[in-house]
Amino acid sequence: MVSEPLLVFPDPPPPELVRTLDLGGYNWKAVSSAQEPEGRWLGAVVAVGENPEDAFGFCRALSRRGLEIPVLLLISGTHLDELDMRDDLYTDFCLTPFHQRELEARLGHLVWRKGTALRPELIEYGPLILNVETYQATIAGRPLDLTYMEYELLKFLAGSPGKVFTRETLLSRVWGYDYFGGARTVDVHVRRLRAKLGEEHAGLITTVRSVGYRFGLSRWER
Amino acid sequence: MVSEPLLVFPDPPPPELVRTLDLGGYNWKAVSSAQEPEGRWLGAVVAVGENPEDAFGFCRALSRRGLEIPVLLLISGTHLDELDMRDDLYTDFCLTPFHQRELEARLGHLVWRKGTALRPELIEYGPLILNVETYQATIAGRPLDLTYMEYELLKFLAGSPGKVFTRETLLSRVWGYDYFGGARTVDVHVRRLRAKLGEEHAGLITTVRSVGYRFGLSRWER
DNA sequence: CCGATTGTGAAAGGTTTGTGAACGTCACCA
DNA sequence: TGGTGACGTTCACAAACCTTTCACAATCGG
Repeated sequence: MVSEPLLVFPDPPPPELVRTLDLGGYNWKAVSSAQEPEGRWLGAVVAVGENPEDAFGFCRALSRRGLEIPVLLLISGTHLDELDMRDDLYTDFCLTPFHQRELEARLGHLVWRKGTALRPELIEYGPLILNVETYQATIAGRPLDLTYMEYELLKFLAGSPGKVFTRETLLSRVWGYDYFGGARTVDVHVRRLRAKLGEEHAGLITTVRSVGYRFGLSRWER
Repeated sequence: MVSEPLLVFPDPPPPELVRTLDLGGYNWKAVSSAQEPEGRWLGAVVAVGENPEDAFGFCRALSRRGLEIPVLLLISGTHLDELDMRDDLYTDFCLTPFHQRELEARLGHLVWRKGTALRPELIEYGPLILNVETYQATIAGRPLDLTYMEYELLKFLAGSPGKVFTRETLLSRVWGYDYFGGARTVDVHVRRLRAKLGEEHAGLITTVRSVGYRFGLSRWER
């Protein structure tokens, strides 16, 4: 697994933690103080030992650095009360002794959470980026000013790169299943899309004669 | 405890869950389908039983409603594998049989998470500052005199810069899920907001034709 | 080269949004 | 009790903007 490393506290970590991390293929590094952690981290796994203050001090130091690293706490049931009023210091916790499968699931969820928290819903293809939440589109970094139908059509096409859609399919899927109107409407919208994409990228939408239109993957044919 | 209720699935819930919820003083309501849950919820506790699909179907239905309710899953170790690839359906999980103290801690953390995630006390965006605590707003240092609805609308919009909201969404999230009234109401409030923001900053709220309104990130990237 | 298919420009027609004003409700006050 | 002002909602109209359609030109395949 090639990715940012996990921060682990303390150093050395509990052996069963090491085992799960290695089996899970995680890239990790153990530290004994919050001083060193410069750079990017996928998350932190903090084992709460006999002296809970050590671990929470570490968490506090982490959060003071403003790096917004998600923290998974390993804590025994007898120390559970220590969590009270410390919600801001951890993201998730796992009771020890833990089942390997549980820790794996929590680690996976931690990483997933971080990944989606900052990332909007995007449709990307080559130079094209569609942000579904903000209704914004860019081509090669340049913002596209699309109308509603243009955006919807492009979104639908770009959602299935390489697939050819007939005009009838497009009318029923983009305009609505009960749409009543001529098929040439699609042509006109495709034309305007190509115009807005610019000469350089107009080829992103290709005409498949006697069938319909296709987005992307144009290099296979010709 | 006077607060928004917890949503619990299924109905009836496992007895040990009922016990913990009642002991914790939570206000809760069990349901057997995701149809009914209109309104505001503190979070959801979903017990995964013999048929995991029931529970996950419930979660899926919840998330489709777009209410952003945090979900705590109760799941046995033998069903842990079911969590794979379903990160988007839950916020946290707790292995069963659970220690009451653990469930309490996770519930508390769930609620805390929601509280801080959705309620930063200051909302800042460019020249705009909203102080959620004191109901005050300033634009470029100049104080804004907003009415209640204006403030709520601006707060909601500015809370998710760049995201487009339909009039229906705004009506249900700002005015209330059970609001019954015309969508043009939103237009008028937006107009007055823009007027109060001043000509220079009126563009902070942009119209997305045929969709709704968006705050910020108008002519930007992404 | 012919017929079918697609691209193009412009104009008609419809939809969506901005705007000003009026109305109803409510709290406050004399 | 009635007056007053603030606020939220609704309405009608105008303006701005899109979509659709059409006629015609260009292109493709055979």
